[in-house]
Amino acid sequence: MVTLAEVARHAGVSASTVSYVLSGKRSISAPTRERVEHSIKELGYHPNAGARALASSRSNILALMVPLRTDMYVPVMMEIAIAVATTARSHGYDVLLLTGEEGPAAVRRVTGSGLADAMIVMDVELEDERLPLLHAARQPTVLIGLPADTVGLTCVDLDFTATGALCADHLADLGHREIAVVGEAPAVYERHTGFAERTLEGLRRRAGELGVRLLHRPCEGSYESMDGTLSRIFDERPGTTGFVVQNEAAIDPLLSLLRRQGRAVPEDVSVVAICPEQVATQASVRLTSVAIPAQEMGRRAVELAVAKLAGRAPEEQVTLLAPELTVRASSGPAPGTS
Amino acid sequence: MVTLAEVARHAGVSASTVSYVLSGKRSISAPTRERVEHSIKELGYHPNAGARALASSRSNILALMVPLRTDMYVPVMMEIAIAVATTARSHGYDVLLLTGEEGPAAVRRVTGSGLADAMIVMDVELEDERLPLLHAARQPTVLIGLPADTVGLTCVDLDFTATGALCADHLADLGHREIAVVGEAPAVYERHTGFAERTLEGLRRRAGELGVRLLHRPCEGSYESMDGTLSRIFDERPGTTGFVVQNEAAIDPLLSLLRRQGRAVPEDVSVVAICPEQVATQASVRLTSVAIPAQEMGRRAVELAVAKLAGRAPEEQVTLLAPELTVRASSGPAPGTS
DNA sequence: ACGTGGTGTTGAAGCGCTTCGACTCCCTCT
DNA sequence: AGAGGGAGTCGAAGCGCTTCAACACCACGT
Repeated sequence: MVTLAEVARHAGVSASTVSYVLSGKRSISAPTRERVEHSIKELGYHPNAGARALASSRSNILALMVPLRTDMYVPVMMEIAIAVATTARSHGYDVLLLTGEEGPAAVRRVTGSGLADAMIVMDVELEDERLPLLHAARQPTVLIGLPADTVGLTCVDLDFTATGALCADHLADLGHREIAVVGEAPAVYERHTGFAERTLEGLRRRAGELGVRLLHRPCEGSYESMDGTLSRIFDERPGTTGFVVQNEAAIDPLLSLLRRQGRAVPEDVSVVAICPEQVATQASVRLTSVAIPAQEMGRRAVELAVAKLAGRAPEEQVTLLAPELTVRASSGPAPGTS
Repeated sequence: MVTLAEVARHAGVSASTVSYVLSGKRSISAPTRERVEHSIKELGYHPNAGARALASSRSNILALMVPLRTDMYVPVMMEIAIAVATTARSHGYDVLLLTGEEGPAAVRRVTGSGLADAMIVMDVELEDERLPLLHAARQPTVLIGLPADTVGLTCVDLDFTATGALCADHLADLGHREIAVVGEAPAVYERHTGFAERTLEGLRRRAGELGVRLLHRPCEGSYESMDGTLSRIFDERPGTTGFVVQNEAAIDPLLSLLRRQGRAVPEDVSVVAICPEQVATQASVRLTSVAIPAQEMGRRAVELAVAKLAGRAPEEQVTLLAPELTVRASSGPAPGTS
């Protein structure tokens, strides 16, 4: 292993000079810098991460807590994770992957050991048990998702309330008077995951304002449960002509079952999905959808974390990304509308 | 920040004693140990990761390289990643997430800096450009996937050759004489990803042995491309009655399109999928499938890495998991078979 | 009584890096 | 000409931990 001291000797300078060449924290004359850089290359020197972390009390690592659940909005999670990793690298950070499984213990471990300089937490619940720990931590934190109380927190999320309202608007504009919401799996609501409840709230409020009837049914992503859910919806509200789907996994089953039942999309029923662009464009019908900007969320979260580390970002800051609805082939005028 | 020295003072022992209590590398009398443990709890002490890494030259971190591509076998990747993270934790390791984007540079950075103790590399290509670097690294490596040349490497993978053969066997047993393989996207073959080519090889060889005709067509995961692929298949081989699908994303489109064309599964055509269990059981038809044991692969990879770190594992070791085919509702006797 | 071999504990020497203060030049301003 | 100051470099003091060699102690066998 080549050490900084060896580089210094090879270049004929002191260790501190090499360090300053590396960090740029002091000015170094061009000839010296070149000599040092040449020695670094020649010896194949790489700074030792542990020593660096110890001396500077900075690890250049960002911790990312992702939920363990493999059965839920996986593509979104993965997309966020990759955006986080990529953005982090562009700022000189590496990413430590923590699974939600450990919960608060993981937070304690990371903050206590100084393993990471900052944390990014996904899949935040309204009353998340990790919040008190994160508040108390030395390291800055950024949440992807919104807890009930955001005092003193930095959060990034899609504005799901506005998303719900947007969906309601779109369907109401097209003349739909009875809308069904195919939601996430019941477990998601039981955990009080913010985004699911917020979407619903946005939908309900706007539907109320517009005089549109709204029926919400949670739904697993399988064909069986979608089948059951669909029957119950049409039993209860035979006049339903508009659907809003929030569960990615339920999209294919929904389209498939509607087709089998002889209900044409968008002639008989309109469908609006809340999902990543890719899912919307690859479904059997090109879906009118509100995109979940996974990449953007990951990127923003890292940038906020880095800004907080540099001391140039307020403690409390809630970034809500404005939803955008793209009209595609799955929504149209309600039947009987001129 | 509480340091080990403070704990030592508080407990009335030397720093080294505290260290030995923590690591268990020397015997400590029960009373002393209890005193130290009590002090640790009382002061809320957490060892500093950087200092530890520096002094012991062990970071207790495993690096995991995942491909960047978000559009490909995402659920499998995610499942492996989570299994890796979980298993690693149970061995006292954390996981550093590296995206494939950086390629060899990431390998150099991690091995050079001693950031991680070992590496787990996913999505290995047959002639992977990272291999030479991994060979030269101080840190042990485990590959998930098989490169062309495995000399001196530790690899874990599903036996895809056997998987292909198994699928061919199953369909042949049911009397199918013309089989179509709906493969991964063309890009996957262009990159010479081992598993795709191996599956095909297994299929071809066994089909040849059994006198079954085999047609292979790469396919993207969208409806459009599936539609095109399907037409070409039936144009070229109208007698096709068996399908093997390897691209997860293509499964739903395939089933959907077959249904629309009036071809019943499994009465008219049989479908065998190579995918995770969950995908097979949640599709519109419960699919006969060979499971991709993502969790198992992740777990094994970590265990091998840990074993190598402990010096109790051979340098070269290829672990091929035996495929298992589960018969479900998508495969049956070929039409016209008694 | 004495050596012997465990067992439990300690002091001190680093691990490889960052960073602070100090020093030396040399240029500029008055 | 002398003060003042910026630029470039260095030495040394740690950062918090691990680990090695060494020591003290006790119980044992002879």
